[in-house]
Order: sequence, then structure tokens, then C-alpha cells
Amino acid sequence: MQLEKLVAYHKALADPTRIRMLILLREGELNGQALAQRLSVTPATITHHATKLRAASLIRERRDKNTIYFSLDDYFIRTSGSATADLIYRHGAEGVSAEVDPTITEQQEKTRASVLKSFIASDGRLKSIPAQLKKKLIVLEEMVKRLEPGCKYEEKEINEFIKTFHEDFATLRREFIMHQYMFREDGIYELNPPELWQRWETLK
Amino acid sequence: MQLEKLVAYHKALADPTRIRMLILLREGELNGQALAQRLSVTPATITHHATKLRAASLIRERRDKNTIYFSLDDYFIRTSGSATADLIYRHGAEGVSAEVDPTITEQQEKTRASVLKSFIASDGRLKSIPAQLKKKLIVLEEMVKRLEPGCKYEEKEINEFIKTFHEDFATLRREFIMHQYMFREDGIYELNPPELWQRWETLK
DNA sequence: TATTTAATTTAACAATTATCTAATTAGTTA
DNA sequence: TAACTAATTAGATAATTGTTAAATTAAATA
Repeated sequence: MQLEKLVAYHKALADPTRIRMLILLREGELNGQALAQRLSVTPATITHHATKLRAASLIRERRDKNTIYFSLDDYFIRTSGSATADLIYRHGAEGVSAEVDPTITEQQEKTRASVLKSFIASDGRLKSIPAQLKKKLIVLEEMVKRLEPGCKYEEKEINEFIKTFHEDFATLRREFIMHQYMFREDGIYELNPPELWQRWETLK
Repeated sequence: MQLEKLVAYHKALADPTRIRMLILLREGELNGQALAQRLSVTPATITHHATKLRAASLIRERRDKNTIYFSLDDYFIRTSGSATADLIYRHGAEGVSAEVDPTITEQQEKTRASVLKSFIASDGRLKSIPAQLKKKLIVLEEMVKRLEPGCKYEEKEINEFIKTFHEDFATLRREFIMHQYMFREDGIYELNPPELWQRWETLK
């Protein structure tokens, strides 16, 4: 049955230790003992979790002599719009001390300007929502910069804000969450720190 | 912490009763007792699950007199590429007895032909992978029709097959799975029945 | 063959969770 | 106010699951 498979997939991702395993594997393959050490658990625990991750096709294994190396299964390649893949593939920068200043080259700035020019009308409203991820992120970031960091917004306020750009507030509000520009808790919306935003500069 | 939220989200979807709640709600709002009856559990159990789904922003509630109506939260709008949303939003047709024959209008067939013309070269290979979902589905379906129903393929075989169309076999193989053209178990790939395929006819 | 190394299995335990029944709360209506 | 209805809470139970220590397997090497 289809349902069981879906449940199994979510169960596989419904445990902090397993998610942390995936985050570690993002940087390359690791063997069982290394994982055990990094996660402060025993090798037996790693075996246990690896079994579940393997069943959900989230990891692969490779044997070299006595050692088994685990790695991410390419099923798990970054999907635009999957918060899970997003967290895992992005987590690297976070762990490595200070935030890298996202320096933007002249060429990138040119791209940005041209995208904004083609999607934002003279009255400041969106002509359309870009379908291409990179362009969409440029536009979303531009919108979100108009919001106050640390300020809590009601859903209605966010809707009104978005409607000054485009009538389809539901879609855009969802994109804000999906690409980590904002988070929502109990119906209240708030800006994320820019380090969490999905960066268009890193694309294509 | 970011990790906890992600785990909570997957936990929310890691239970068959909760998934079935979402599937039921796809057709419209329902109150607690109705849900309890449809799922053959007690109202108390519904309350229990509703609490978790609400915490993950998957459902909303509306009160009318004594009755509380549950509905899908629009956070949960169909995302291209989410197997979960896919199952839930598609499940309707499945439950309702026989498969509806996907009749294709003349106009749709025209669209299809034109898409195939622009993306498939004269030697049968892909010029590029369409970025737009509908076009992508048309092309994927065309490829997948070349595979044998019921036949089990090794990953290597699938890779070879895809490479006769395009060098990026990893991406395309993943798309096959994601859009339910194929399923994978223990590294073996097999065609899904066409009723499960994501239909381009229903889009846009 | 004996030793070493890495991973897995087994058995046990604690924590979490899905479910129920029974009691309670919140809101409506007579 | 009392009676009714729908949902929630509380408490109990059974099943599942994360973790560990100890025993076992598998492979490599001396």
C-alpha cells in the first residue's frame, strides 16, 4: 500500500539523531564509528538508525575492508521546496563559526538588477511571480527586505503586505516560509535572520 | 532550534491515522465526530491527532456553535515534488471505485505534440529537461512509456536507459520516482501503474 | 591459525505514543 | 436554569521505538 510507504518515509525523518546523521553525511561519507563519535552514541545505535535510513532510501553504503562507509543517497538531492533537504544541505555554513559575508560580485548584482527590472513594474508591484527558482528568490528577497526584523506579524498583516505586490498572497506567503525568509508559529509570522534565507547567489 | 521543528513536522506525518485524516480533509472540512466515524476511532483519538497536526501547521480549525470544523491549512498546498502532498491531493480518484479514463482533448494533444517537438531532437534525445512542471511531465511520460510494465530494472539498467535520452541520469531517475512513474525498493526499479502517474493533463 | 577491527545482533530497559473509557469543559438551546 | 451536544482532558494500557552493554559475525592481517 502506498500509505505505508509514505509513513515509513516520514518516520525515518522523525528522529533528531537520524536527521543529524544526514547533516553529517552531507559533507561526505563517514563510517559507523566516526558517526557514533560525532553524535555521542554507540555504534549499535548507528546501526539501528542506518537500517531505517536505508529502508527509506535516504542513505547508501559502501564497504572497504572492514569498514562500511555511509553516504547520502542521491534520492535525497536538494529539492527546491523541501524544508528537509533545505535544512540538511544548508546546515554546513551554520556549524562553521561565523557567518560568511555573502559577497556579491558585480556580475551578480547586474543579474539581480535585471531580474528586478523585468519582474517589478514602475508602481512597485509584481508583474508576475518568477517560475525560475533563482529569479524567484531575488524577487522574494527584495520583498522581504521591506519587513521589520524582530517584528511579529498577524497573518492578516502579512496578507495585506503581500497584496501591495501581488494578489496571490497565499502562494507568496507560502514561499516566504518555504525558503526560510520567515517562520510561523501559532499563526504569527516573523522574519528569519538573513543567514537562514535561501540565497540566490549560490544558484546556477 | 531549527532541527526540532523539522522533526516535529515529520512526526506529524509519521502516522497512518493522521495521513488519512489529511486525505479526508482534502475534500473539505469535517468535524471531529465525522472524522472519528470515517476513521473508526473515538473522538478522543481525533483530538489527540488534531493537536499534533495543528502544531505542525497542517490543519486549521473553525468553530460553528458546538462544532469544530477541521480543514487543511494552506501551508499544505500541493507542492511540486512533495510525495506527501502528492498522495494526499491525488488520493480522491483512487478511493472512488474504477479509474477514470484520462480522456485527452484535441487541444491537449496539440500541446503535447508541440512540447515533444521542442524538447526532443530528431535523434530522439532530449535537448534539455523542461523546467516548467507541465512540460516536464509530458516529456517524462513519453520516456517512461518505453519501459516494460511489471519488469524489474537494476539501477544500472535504468541509468543506461535514461542516458539514451540525456546525460543527467541522476536527476531524471529521481524525477521518475518523485512523480510516481516508478517506485524503487532495495535498489530495484519498477514501473508504477499509470493511475499513479502524475498527470500533466490536470495542470494549468 | 590467531588476533584485530568494525559492524551487527540480541536482550533489556526507559521513554514515547496511539488508543480507549470515563469524567469534564464549553457552548447551545429549551 | 436545566438539558443537550461536541470536544477535550485525564488516566490507563499496549505497542513501538531509541538506547545501551554484551555477545557474535565478517573481514583483514600478522
